[in-house]
Amino acid sequence: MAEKLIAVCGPTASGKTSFAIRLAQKLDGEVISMDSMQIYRRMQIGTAAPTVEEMQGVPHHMVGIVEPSEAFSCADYAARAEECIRDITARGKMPILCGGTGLYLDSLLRVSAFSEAEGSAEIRADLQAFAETEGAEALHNRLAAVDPKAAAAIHPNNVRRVIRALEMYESTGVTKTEWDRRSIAIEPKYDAKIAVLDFCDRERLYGRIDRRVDLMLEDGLEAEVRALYDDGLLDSCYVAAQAIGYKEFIPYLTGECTLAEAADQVRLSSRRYAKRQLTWFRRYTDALWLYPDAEGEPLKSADALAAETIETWKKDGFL
RNA sequence: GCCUCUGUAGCUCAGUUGGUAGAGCAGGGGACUGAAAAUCCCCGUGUCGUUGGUUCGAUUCCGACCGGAGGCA
Repeated sequence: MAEKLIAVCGPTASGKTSFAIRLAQKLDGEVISMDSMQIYRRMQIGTAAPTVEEMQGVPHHMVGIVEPSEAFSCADYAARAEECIRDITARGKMPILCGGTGLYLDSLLRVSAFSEAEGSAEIRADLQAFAETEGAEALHNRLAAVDPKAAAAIHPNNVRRVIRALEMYESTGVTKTEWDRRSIAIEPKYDAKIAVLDFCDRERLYGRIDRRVDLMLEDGLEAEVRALYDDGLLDSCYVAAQAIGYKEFIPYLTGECTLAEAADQVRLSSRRYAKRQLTWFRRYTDALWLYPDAEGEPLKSADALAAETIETWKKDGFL
């Protein structure tokens, strides 16, 4: 019998954190963060990682567990989250994943056959250099020669993806298309339920994003960013430096723009990010879609949403 | 009060030697299997301020009016 699992996802600022905590309280669960940036230490405020107070005694995992100077991939995530799930389940609690990184969820639920083979940083660097000197088109042609199906699916300008597909082939002798085929054949290992938080009114979500940036600033985001910057951790070579709410402040820290302008940029990046997240989640057609906002009414509370969710999943026998 | 400039997509503007218009930004949609808060792709009809006139035809020319900016008094 597959282990049970609940996943809470949705765009930034949709209320995932409090919803997941409420679910955990009602179901005797523990929360596992599913967020590519909350993984990092020293980035609490800008990533809106839950504070001890917000956690309300519910144990949280996978928050602030790696240094901002370390690289962390979705494969790393899947491996570590798997350990957490096993541990939580063994203690008789319900694992509740919560976060906005769709790829992390997929890497957990859709097991990759590729995991036994290792990618190669060296090959990747070579391909990167080739792309820079010969151009994206030439790189894409190399992929087309070995894996035409993957080449057809990846736009030539998406150099990062083209490199990855070539890297898979060059490091293992097996094409990405073949790895994908093998992955699909693997049985999913969890009995998972997904809840997606979305807003009927996009403007309302954007309003929440705008407000949250103000709150972050009030909570000391500037100092948090400056500390990372002073330690050289916002250098573009680090994955953590890609985080929204950090990289936008670099022009401010170097005197090229005002604090208000940097904050506006954070709002913009966050809105666009929310849109991309929704695009990703829309493929979860079997998920339970929850809408906290009804026209002209105050938002539904996390408690009400949790009750609604539990009722739904009891009806279909999951709980 | 007079003179000059100006009024075109949510914003900033381009343009049409008269045949109803196009960029950037914003916004929307999509892709995504080891960098994913990343990376990449696609999407531009709007009373061309209002109203008269000239014209086969005006957003484009002319007049008046209404906004806005500047100058002179």
